[in-house]
Amino acid sequence: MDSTLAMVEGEGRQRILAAAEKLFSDKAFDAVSMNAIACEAGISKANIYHYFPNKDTLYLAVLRVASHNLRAVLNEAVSAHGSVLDVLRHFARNHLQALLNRPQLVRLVWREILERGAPRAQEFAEQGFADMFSALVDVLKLGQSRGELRHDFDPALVATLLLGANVFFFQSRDILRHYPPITFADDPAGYDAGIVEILLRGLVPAPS
Amino acid sequence: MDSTLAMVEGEGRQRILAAAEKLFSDKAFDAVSMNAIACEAGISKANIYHYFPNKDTLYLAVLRVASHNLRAVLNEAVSAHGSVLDVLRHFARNHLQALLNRPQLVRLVWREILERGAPRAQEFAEQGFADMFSALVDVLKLGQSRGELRHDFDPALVATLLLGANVFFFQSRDILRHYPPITFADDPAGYDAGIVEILLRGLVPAPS
DNA sequence: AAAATACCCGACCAATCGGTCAATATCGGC
DNA sequence: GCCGATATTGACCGATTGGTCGGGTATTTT
Repeated sequence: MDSTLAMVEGEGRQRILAAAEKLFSDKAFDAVSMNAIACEAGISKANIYHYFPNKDTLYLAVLRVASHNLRAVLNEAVSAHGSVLDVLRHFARNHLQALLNRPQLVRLVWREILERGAPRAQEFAEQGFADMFSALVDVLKLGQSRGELRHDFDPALVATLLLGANVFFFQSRDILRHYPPITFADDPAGYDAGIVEILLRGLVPAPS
Repeated sequence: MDSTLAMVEGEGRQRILAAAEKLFSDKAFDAVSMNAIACEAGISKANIYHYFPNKDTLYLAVLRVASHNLRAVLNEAVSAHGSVLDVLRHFARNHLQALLNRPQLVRLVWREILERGAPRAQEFAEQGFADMFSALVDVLKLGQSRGELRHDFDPALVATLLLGANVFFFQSRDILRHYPPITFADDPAGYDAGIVEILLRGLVPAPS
């Protein structure tokens, strides 16, 4: 009565959320009609309004769960062990892989970041950022205090550089693939390996 | 009769294009109505259809001129002189500054890149990419052949890293600004200086 | 069984959408 | 003054939009 009922109760709601997430991740807010969502969910449009008072609330709910899920997925990438260098290597690869594994969530949240004038839910996006950033910065600081990394660079700047490299790769992958000199468009692991290697040669103290 | 008349003739058209560019850079395609464009341009909606057959064509025209202008602005950043290291330093700063100087154009073109399923004008975006990339790759290759840079890295990968760093900074600037450990959100020149310095320490051959 | 409650839908609403059209205003060339 | 062409407009169109409403149909609770 409780568990099965709860699942059945939430089924309709979740079907709507799933359909909305799919559509909202492909097209912008105004480009997705409530009719399309209802059709995708296999229910009637009026039924949506039984669960959500209006379109904005539904969109916000989608963004909330998407941000939450994305945050969880990305935070998994942080977990690592061994030397700071290895942690960085693993983080880069796992982070990019997490992005590529959930392209819908990433596009959904990132679109919200880029949209102007309407900070519908920037807080969600910022949360995901905060976790990534603080975790990365901590790792870099640890490397500095351990002497594995140089002391004369800003950890936050390197974190930005690393995150940006992955996000940029995710965003412009389709375009990068069209350029002959680029061989890593379909090899994210190789891309991150190269990126980190280049960074490390600059971060590791010179052998002198 | 030719020059002045041509300007007067094109005035209405350009007013529409300017208004459309402004609105399309803030909100997505479906979120901008022809009425809003007409209102912004100070003319009637029907008058727009005297210059453009439909909304898609107008949007395409806006994207075409925006892409062209952005391409020109960005290409200016490439021009440089002196050592390869100096060229890279100047390029990074000028490129980011160009992005920040024309936020509307950047958002407009970049939104088109991120939108799914509808490659309305990906060609335009790709053109801008191609120029940047080939120029940067050439500079890096030159540095390699001159011995100013290492030979064991992929120039295209470094070019991606550098461009991505700037684009990412441009996109997430508002978010970055909210994090205490980040001091460079309002100092793009300092950001690029730090980025390039980190990269160079990895690219320059070790003193051995 | 009856009442209550959650769920679901076809039909409908006013508003707005992109787009059309006929009519007018403007203007340079004659 | 007249005329053809270009500019410009208000009124209008069918379609679609987000959202409402009344009434159904299960499913529980009592």
